[in-house]
Amino acid sequence: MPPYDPSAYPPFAVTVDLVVLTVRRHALCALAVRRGEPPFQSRWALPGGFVRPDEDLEDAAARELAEETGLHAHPEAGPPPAYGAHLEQLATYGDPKRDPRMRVVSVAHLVLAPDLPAPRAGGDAHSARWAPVETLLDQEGTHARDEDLAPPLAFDHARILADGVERARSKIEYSSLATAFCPQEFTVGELRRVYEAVWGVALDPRNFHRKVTGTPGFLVPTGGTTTRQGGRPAQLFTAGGATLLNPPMLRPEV
Amino acid sequence: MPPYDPSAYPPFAVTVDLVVLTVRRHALCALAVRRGEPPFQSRWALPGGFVRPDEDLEDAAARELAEETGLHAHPEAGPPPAYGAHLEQLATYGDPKRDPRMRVVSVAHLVLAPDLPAPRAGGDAHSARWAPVETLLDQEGTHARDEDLAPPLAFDHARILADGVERARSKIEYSSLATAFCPQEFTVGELRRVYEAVWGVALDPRNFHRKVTGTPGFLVPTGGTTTRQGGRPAQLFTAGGATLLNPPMLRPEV
DNA sequence: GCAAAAGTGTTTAGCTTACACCCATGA
DNA sequence: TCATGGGTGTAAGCTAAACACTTTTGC
Repeated sequence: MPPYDPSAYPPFAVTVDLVVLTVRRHALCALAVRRGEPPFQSRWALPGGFVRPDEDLEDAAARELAEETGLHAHPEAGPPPAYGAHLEQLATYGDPKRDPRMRVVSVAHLVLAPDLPAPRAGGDAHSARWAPVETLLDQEGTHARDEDLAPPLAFDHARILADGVERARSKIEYSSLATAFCPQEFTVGELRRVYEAVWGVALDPRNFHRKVTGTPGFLVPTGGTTTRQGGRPAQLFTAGGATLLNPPMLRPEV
Repeated sequence: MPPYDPSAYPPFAVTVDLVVLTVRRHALCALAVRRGEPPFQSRWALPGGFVRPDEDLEDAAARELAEETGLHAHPEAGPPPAYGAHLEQLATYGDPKRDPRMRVVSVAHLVLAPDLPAPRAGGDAHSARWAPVETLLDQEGTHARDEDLAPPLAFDHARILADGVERARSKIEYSSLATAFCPQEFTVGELRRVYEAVWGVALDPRNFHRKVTGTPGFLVPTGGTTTRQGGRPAQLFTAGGATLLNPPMLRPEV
């Protein structure tokens, strides 16, 4: 690495952007905020902001998340069985033209959260809401029945969101991360509906039940039951300590 | 995102660091360069350098790679069957204290390359060499029989290298990336020895052969044969168009 | 001939799938 | 009683692991 000569290497701005995913009403949804100023004024975008001078990237992501949603995330390295949103680094986007104002390198992070009461429009976000990812990503706008939510997203946020969704879809195959979408106590059926919403497929409830309850460390029964889904009372579980699923959940072919 | 106020948000330096992996003499090796100046003077480090003002991150990584090795990499999105080094973004490291001189955010990239003649000490690298990853990562130095190559690596490069190695180990499971470690034409046995070196395990040659030749699109026979490994002549193959392996190669438990 | 590496065949065990069937509740 | 979702049993089919065996070269 050569010595740093600021005149030869003009500075970069560094931001974090957040792909915050949850499952609401059987659909995979992402958090979007309305931009209050140019560029892309009044368009929807991913939440995010500048990294502070003495702040680590993950701390910046957690801070922005708390400001936008009130969610307390614990990072990937944190204690696995604890309950709360999952946070991990996704990828970094640095196309010189991605922001027309200046050179901005954005370190995107992925957050998986349980269904929340309502997004809180905090900080500088003029408004925030959950929207199905297919609505936010649909180029032709044919799914945007909500006239207020027309794509495309600002900047390169559509690509960032797509990358985050793909990461979530593949990661629940071989890890226990799907439980991050569930409340602290949940049933096997609720966990199955998470997989179905994220993958957009139907799974056999009987085989799914056998599979997840048969994987050591994945689910821990609390002893309680619930009938909140109707039908026969279902056992309640919490996430176990296992983070890697072996063998993995198999995603049916499309 | 708030307006950018340079006085409130001092600029960051943005660099790319490279984890360049290859298989030499049945061992997974990484490219290391000797630092010629403080901090960490005369320690080994990963190759890398500053991103230029109008350069995309991946372009910067490809440029640094060419400067250090003469390797022409094609990025992840490139045409799959072509031959050459594989390049993909790994992760971004931004601990405020990772460089004692200033705030540096480094976007690490992973390169998988076939065995090369010899590293070329180009650009500002005083010297460059291949070293087994376990030597570079070994904290106690018990494997550093090469007295000249004592760990630890400079900065947080040990962690970056470890992350890159882990990415490579897991990615050859479910993708055809292992062929990036092979010459353009290779035998099934040579491909197997790549898996064995990267994973550090022994694989059954018979089952391996059946598995890779039975996966459609993975290997394309050239019609030629070779006896360069001794024994019965082996068919030569090139990498096929398939990038995802289904079913995956199974890594034996450790 | 012998060693070495390349391939093929076969058996067994484990896992996934598909689906028949029963269970426990609310309305 | 009936609809609804929860949960168990079981047989068929696929895959991988283990390993005996044949093939084709160099020395």
